[in-house]
Amino acid sequence: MTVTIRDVARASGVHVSTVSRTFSAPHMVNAATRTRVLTVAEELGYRPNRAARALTTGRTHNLGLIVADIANPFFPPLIKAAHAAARQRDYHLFVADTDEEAAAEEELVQAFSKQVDGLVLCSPRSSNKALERLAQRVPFVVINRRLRGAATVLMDVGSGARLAVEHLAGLGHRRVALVSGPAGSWTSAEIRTAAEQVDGVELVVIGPNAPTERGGFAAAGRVRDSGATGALAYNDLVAIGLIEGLGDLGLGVPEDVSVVGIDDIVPGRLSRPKLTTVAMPTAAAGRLAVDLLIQEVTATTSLETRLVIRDSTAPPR
Amino acid sequence: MTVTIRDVARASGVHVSTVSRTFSAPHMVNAATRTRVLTVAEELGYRPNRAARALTTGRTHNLGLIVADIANPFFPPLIKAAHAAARQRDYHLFVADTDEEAAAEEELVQAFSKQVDGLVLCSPRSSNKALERLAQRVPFVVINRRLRGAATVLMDVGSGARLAVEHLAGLGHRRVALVSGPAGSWTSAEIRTAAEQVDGVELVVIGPNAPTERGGFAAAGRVRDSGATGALAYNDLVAIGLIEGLGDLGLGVPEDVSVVGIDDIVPGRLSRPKLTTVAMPTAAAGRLAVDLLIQEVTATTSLETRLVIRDSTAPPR
DNA sequence: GGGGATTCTGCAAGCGGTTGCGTTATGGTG
DNA sequence: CACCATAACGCAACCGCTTGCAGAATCCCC
Repeated sequence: MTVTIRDVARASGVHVSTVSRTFSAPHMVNAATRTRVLTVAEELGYRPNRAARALTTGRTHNLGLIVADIANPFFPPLIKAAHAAARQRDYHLFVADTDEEAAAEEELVQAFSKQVDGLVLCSPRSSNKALERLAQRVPFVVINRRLRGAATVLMDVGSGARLAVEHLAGLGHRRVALVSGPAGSWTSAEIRTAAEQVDGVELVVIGPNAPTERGGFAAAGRVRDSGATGALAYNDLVAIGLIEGLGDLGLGVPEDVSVVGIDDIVPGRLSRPKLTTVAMPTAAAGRLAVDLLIQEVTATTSLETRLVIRDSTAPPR
Repeated sequence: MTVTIRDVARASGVHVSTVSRTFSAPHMVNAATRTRVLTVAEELGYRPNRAARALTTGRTHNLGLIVADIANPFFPPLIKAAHAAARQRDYHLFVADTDEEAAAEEELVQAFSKQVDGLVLCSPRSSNKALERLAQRVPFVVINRRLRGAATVLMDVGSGARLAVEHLAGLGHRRVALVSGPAGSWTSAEIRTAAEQVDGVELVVIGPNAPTERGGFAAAGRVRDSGATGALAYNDLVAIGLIEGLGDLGLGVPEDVSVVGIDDIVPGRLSRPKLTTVAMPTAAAGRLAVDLLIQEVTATTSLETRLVIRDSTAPPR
């Protein structure tokens, strides 16, 4: 029923090894027989069985991508780009979701290890020790986390945050609120130290906050009380929540307060006012991660972020 | 380096077939030896190689999910749910993106066919003929498309659309605009015929429109000119664009015009006013699709939609 | 025209499991 | 106690493909 290499061999009068070679090492087989085998294979609708190939070669031509939450708007562009890059080189991509749990993460890595040639982990939650142990079972590249020994793709939030604060400063804001993320978040710390480097603005840190719309909403009162005329939020969701919260307090954005987010997720582009934000190169990161994986190079890369100015920022009154 | 079934067999003093059976047919092996094999396997860190297993059994324990655009906010919840359902039964999930192209779709189905036990196709673009041909290579279930012979999961937009128009009617709107989608869209037709069945409101069809924010934005003028006080949009993106377009024309939502969307994507929950919309059971559809696939039942299911009333609808002036 | 190098192809042993069949040990029955 | 059913396990073939090795054919050069 399913056509195998043997069928092709029989039909074209050569040994299976020759058929095998016309697919995996074409230069080793005579041009004439090669085309003959190829046409026969085509007629029969033959496609090499990847599982069988994997068994002998040890390479599956599959990659795995593990993210914390597929439904979080931050990830889909990354997944999409990773998929495209993989397809381009004839790899298939497993996608998995850990639901933000470190245990699920380790379990998934284990489960995938025999079935993929490599894994890309986005902002993994597991401990360094666990990751280093896992790295011995299967090669992987990490996105948005520093891990010695593993290939790494970083998005430079710091420089983006600085750009954002400079943008606010340039508009004339002298006091800006930093609506930070969860305590202990690496990103949050990164943003803060970068923001503090900007001259001419006084930074008021407000937080920690949940990295959600709700978190931003709840922080609105403290932002108002801080007397800041501009705010940089931990991410776009927080920014959107903040804008709504400020609205409830009678404060308009950007007339009364300027708000800038981080990430550049779709909802930020669609909300009103359209969100000024620091665009994270998620697509580039996804693409690069699978490229690194396939080429088996272990480098650590830092991707530029950039500021996208839209409607949520303006000069202070 | 990698521990195989033979290593376990040697270390526990039994034949490989016994080891094999303790994993794939535990009841066939004596309890004592079973536990011995199991502990040895545990110690050695043995995990059955799925590729090898697939080779003999023909079952890969992998599933594939093919969507038009991973980055379209409509899909991620579906993907996430499908992944969770698959994981629960110890299946792995390939996720693929066709970039809205039928050709890519067929190519992907071909490429996956040997590597998965089944495929779920979301709103496939390919022709019926093509799909029926592909169905012979690999079992699949289709979401949001009628296809005889294949297992099908439908989301009942029609009833949702009716609910939406009834909601508007209930608020007192007597003239509602139907901001439709692309010409020839099955969904669009479905929505229209359902909406027309509601008594007491006059329906003004405006379209076809691109199924995007831009499409909705562009339709704003015609909605105003129609004299409608309420509008049902083809989807949430169109609704959001429409709201923005109306705003530019000096019309407030919901004060001047009530707008309801369809899909219930995240950006609709985050935009202002929060969008009243017909929630599509995307997660349920994803979950159900993989369940059908795994259980190999070919049924056609229609999932309920429901109306989520938020802030973009109100009584007319 | 003979010898060595090259090219091309066949042979067969795996890769890591599964599974039908056969063998042995065990238990139950009349 | 002889007999047979049953349970537990071993044996070996096989799934579809790759690959090191060796043989045959062809080619080149002096």
